[in-house]
Amino acid sequence: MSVTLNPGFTEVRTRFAPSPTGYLHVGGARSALFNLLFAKHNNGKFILRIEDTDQARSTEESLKMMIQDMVWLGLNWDEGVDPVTLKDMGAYAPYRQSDRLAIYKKVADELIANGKAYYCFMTDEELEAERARVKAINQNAHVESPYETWTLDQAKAELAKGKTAVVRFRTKHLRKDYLLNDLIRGEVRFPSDMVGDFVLLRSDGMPVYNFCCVVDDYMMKISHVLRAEEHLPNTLRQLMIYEGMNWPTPQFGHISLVLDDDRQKLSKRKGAVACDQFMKDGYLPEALNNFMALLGWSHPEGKEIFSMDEMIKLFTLDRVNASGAVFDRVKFKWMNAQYLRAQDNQTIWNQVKPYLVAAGISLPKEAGDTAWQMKSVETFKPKLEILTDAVALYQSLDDSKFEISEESNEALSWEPTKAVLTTWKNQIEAHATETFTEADFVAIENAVKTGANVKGKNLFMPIRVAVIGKPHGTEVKLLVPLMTKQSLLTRVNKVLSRI
RNA sequence: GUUCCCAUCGUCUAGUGGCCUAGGACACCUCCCUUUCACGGAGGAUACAGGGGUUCAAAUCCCCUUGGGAACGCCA
Repeated sequence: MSVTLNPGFTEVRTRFAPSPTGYLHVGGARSALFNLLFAKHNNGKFILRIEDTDQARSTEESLKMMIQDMVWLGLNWDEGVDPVTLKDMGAYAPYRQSDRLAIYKKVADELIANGKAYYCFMTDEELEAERARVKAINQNAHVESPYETWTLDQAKAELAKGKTAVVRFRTKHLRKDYLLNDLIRGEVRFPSDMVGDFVLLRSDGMPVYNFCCVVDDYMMKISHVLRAEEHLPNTLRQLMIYEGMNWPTPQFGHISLVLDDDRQKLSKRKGAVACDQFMKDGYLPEALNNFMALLGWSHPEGKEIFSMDEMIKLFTLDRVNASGAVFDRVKFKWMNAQYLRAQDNQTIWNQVKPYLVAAGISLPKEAGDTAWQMKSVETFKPKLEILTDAVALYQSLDDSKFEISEESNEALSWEPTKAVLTTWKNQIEAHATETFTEADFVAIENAVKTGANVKGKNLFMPIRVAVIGKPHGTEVKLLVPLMTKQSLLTRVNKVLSRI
């Protein structure tokens, strides 16, 4: 049940550290979810840190969208950026890396002072040439900087002349294998020469991911780093920095990637991977969380549908598997339908209504009544998988959108159809009230049956066409009570004029 | 190319040496319910990548092969 902490840590603290460069992606959301589940399962804290050191790509707008998506999903964090004010919230502030520049600078200076890092004055051209050289060797070679051998005084003199430099971490003397005991993958051995001298600080003074990540994780006392597998190779660099600073290392767990149908990393280019898009399409956040959890984790009893509380209660890393998982949209839709239909009708109506309004669907005036609303939800519910489905469903009640579909032609061509529809029309016309009950409809249908002397599909298919313009769909008996006499007459007249 | 990671039905997965003639879910097929389409119910087909070991016993442990993926930036 409880989890071990590395020396130097006193409580479980996890973090999600997105860079605000776009919408929240399901891969990221899943990492956030796992971090939250792990933290909460172990009575720990979940932190949201903003990695905005890439100033060219980070925007405040993205930050807001990202936070909005997290809030929508209910992935609530204990520390980080306040979801409303966007101000720092927590004891380890600031939580935006762009506000922590002085901290990184200080650590870098320390690394430089004790020889663990050095200034490198290579120009872009020189770097390019060096990369070409290394590529030609075609071995496990790395870019080598001629400045690695410079003394600090030499470098400082160069700096004094106004030259700019990056700060590189020195790896030459670290030629040994690094062993990582990954929480999910077990022992991972990184060979000694896997990386060359890597950049800590850019020439403009901005820190690079692997560096600020370590500094922040250390200073924010992050005990467990759960992140996507793509970061596995980064871990070696980070381990080197921890070692260089003599800092206690957290435990790492690398979660598998979320894949596209083609088994490649789910990409923003291949559509609908943004949480925001799922929200707009009418997926429920609970369903997304549930579905994401199942991408790599499994319920101990094999359950497929479970609440966030249940996940927190049962989430353990030993049930997280190491292989990549394809994001199956079809199953996701099924799961969403389960969540959607498990709600009460009033809740569903409240969720559906904005979509109807947005789509400009005009409903009969009875739609203002709760009774009508509940009845409509009840009849359409079996076909609702995502909220946007409601548009097409309710559209069948909008007279201005009434059309006779191509597939109706067959039913309209049947010999007795004209008699059926004429009788239907007369019956509707003769109806005493403006609306119908289920029983009214049954009575009318029976009257048509005897009046036109037709039964079976020859009877009900034409009627359905006269009601919704299609031979298939929702049960007419349930549909008619949602419509008005006027509406039904308009429709049958239109259909009749086609025969 | 180099390094690392991964490998059970089409997909998500259960399985941690005997309970596996491999279980569940989505999708698919059949039937039932239904005067349509759905929903719901009952069945069905479909998988341990291959080859070597270890062991009385292997989907489970080891090795090799093959396949897939990721990373190799002054992106994160």
